[in-house]
Amino acid sequence: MARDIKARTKATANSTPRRAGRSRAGNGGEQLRQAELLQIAADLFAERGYVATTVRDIADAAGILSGSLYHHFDSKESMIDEILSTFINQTLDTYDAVVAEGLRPRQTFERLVSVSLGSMTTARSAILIYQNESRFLVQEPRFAYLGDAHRRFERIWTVVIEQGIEAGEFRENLDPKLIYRLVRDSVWTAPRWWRPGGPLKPERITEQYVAVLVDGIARHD
Amino acid sequence: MARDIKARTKATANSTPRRAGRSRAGNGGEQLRQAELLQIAADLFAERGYVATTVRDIADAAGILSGSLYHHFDSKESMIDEILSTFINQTLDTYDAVVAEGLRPRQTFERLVSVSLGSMTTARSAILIYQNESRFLVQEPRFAYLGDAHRRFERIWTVVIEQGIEAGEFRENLDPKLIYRLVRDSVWTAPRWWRPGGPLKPERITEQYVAVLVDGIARHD
DNA sequence: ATCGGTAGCAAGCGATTGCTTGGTAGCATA
DNA sequence: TATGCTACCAAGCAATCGCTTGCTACCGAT
Repeated sequence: MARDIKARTKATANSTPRRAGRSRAGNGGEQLRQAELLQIAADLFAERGYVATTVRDIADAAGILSGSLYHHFDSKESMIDEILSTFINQTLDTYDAVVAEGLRPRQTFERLVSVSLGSMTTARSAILIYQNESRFLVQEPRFAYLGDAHRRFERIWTVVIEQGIEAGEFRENLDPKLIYRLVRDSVWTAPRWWRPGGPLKPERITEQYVAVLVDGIARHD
Repeated sequence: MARDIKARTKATANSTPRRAGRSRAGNGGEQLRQAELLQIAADLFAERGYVATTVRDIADAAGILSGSLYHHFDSKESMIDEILSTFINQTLDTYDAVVAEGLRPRQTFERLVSVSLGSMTTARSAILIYQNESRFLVQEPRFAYLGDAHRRFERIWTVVIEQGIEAGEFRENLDPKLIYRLVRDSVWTAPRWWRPGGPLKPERITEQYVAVLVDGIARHD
């Protein structure tokens, strides 16, 4: 599962062999427990930062001893690897699906903003970890795939912006890469201050953000 | 110097006493060396993250032993404290000066974007540290002043946006706080990908960002 | 010539880190 | 009932962390 994320971005001659995928029966329980532990780890990584979170913190939150974590994972590093891989895969799939809808650039742009902000509810911790840690992790060979994903995201957005300019929907004097960065930074930083359960719904944020961003890049005649 | 930053935000009943301010002559050298070491520390904190940077890293970069750092600073924590205090003070001063120019809301808004992006060249490391670490630090009593600064920044921006709406320059259906967050996140995240010395100048970024953001919130008749 | 204070070195301490090792209760299958 | 595997515990190890201690060249002022 995490494997194909990196197969997909195809850069990873990953050194560390992944824990042998269980072929016998009864492995559903293991995968479930692993997912539970990953969720616990992700929440802590997001809240305190990856380096500041100790394996003892994670084990405490899970109600086990720190050594027991190593029955499920090779290392602390492999935990954040799994978290980031899964998130990137999901997001790329979602983006591909939006583009595949074949809408006009302006509507595609709106949909991209919408699904990005919408993912806050389902993957808030993963987004925060990706935003906070990937800059440091990408320097290590194991996490080179983060750089590939970064380039893929950029490509998807800039293509839509360029198509919008060509179609006459967006202004001509825009630098697609700069505009992408503006949009990305504003949209993907939102989980820093947004919290689930509050009165402010992602739909409301989407409405306001789309209003400003689309109007900001749209052509006015 | 760092003291009045916190006096200004007035929240800090700071426990740790600051190193006794030298009253004799010849203290210019000390302040100079201290500033040098802070710059070195800031660059490392920005590049690797605060927790991941060790005092040995800083000392190595400065060409001294780690223990020698403690002749200049009480702790590693007091180093980032000094860095963040100075940055916040500078930024608040700059913002106050912009507001004091008494321009119309739209122009004031443009100026705020401009000076924020312009500070990338002079305080890039400090901005990165503030963006990356303040969320974690603000939970500790010593760094409560980060929360005060946060609220001051928000207030300055939202007042300008509200005045723009009242003056009829900005659209009425905007949520000032949400729009502030959009602008802040896009503007202050720029140092993550912008690097000094390249062909891309802050003026170019300002031009594109102002074009999108101002046009995005401006009223169109 | 003496003296006080600065800025550094050399060594290491206690605490914490990620992780390893050896063992075991409990359950499913045969 | 015997076997094999899972999911954990108990204990601890080597490395690294921020920081402390005792000391000494060095320099400007007396």
